[in-house]
Amino acid sequence: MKSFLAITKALSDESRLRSLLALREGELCLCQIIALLGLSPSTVSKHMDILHQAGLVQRRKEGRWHHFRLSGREGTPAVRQATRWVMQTLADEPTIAADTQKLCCVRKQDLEEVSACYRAN
Amino acid sequence: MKSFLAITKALSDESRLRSLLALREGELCLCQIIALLGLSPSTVSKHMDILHQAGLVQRRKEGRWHHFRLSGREGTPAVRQATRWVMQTLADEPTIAADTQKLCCVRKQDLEEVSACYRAN
DNA sequence: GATATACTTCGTTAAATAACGAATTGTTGG
DNA sequence: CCAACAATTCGTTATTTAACGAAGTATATC
Repeated sequence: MKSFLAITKALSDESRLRSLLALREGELCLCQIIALLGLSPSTVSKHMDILHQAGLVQRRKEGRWHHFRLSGREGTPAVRQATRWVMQTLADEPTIAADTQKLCCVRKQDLEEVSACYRAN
Repeated sequence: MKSFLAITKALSDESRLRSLLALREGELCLCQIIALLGLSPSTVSKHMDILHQAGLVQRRKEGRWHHFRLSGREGTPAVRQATRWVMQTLADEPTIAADTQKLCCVRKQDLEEVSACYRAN
C-alpha cells in the first residue's frame, strides 16, 4: 500500500508527469529536465527524487551529470503497468507535444550549453 | 492533462483506494463505506465526490441512499486502465483483505442498521 | 405537516506539498 | 590546491488537502 501510494503521489503532479513523458525517447540529464520545465534546480531535483523513490525512474551518475531513465524492465509489475498507462494516456496531450518539440532542440545541445542556458535566467 | 491529474490525485489517498477496492464486489451505499472506513460522513462524502469527479465511480440515488459503483464500461479508457491497475496491484494488500472481511459483515446488514451503527459513535 | 434520517455543504484547523534561494557536496579542469 | 559548476540539502513561504463538526438539503415515515 505504501509503495503503491508512492507511485500515485509521484504521478499526481504535472511537472513530474512531463518529466516522465520526456524520458520516453531515452535518458536525460537533470540539467536537460531543468531546461524543459523551467523550474529551479532544487525543485527539479526534488521532483526526480520523488519519481526515483517511487521506482518509476532509474538514475545513473556520470561525473557531474546525473542521468535519469524510465525503469522499464527494472521496475516492479505495478511500476511497469503504471508507466504504460501514463504513456498511453498522455502521449497526445498538447503540453506533452510541446515538450517533445522543445526536447528535440535540447537533446541536440551539449550538456554544458544546456546548463549554461538555465543559469543565465 | 487535467482529467488525468484528477485520476492520479484521486488515487493518491489511502481511504479512497480502500473505497475503490471495496466496490470490487459490487455497489455500496455511502453509509456502508462510512462504516468501513470509520471516518465522519462529511469526510467520506467528500472522498466519494473526488472519486466521482475523476470518473472512477458512478453514483445512483435511491431515496435517501446514495449508492456507488465502479465505472466499468462507463469509464474512459484512462479510467478503465487505471482501475485494472489498482485492482490488480492492491488485491493482495493486508489492509484490503481486512476490509474485505469487514465488508462481508456490513453487506449482510440492513442499511438502517449500518448507519445506526456509525451514528452511535 | 412535523420529525427523523442520509447525505452534502461550509467554515475551520492541522498537516502535507511545491516552489524558491542560500548554503553545501562532490567532481572536473586549470 | 583552487575555481567553476552540476546537483543536493536545508530553511522558508504559500498553497493544497484531509479531517472534523455545525448547519443545510432532500427524502421517507408517522
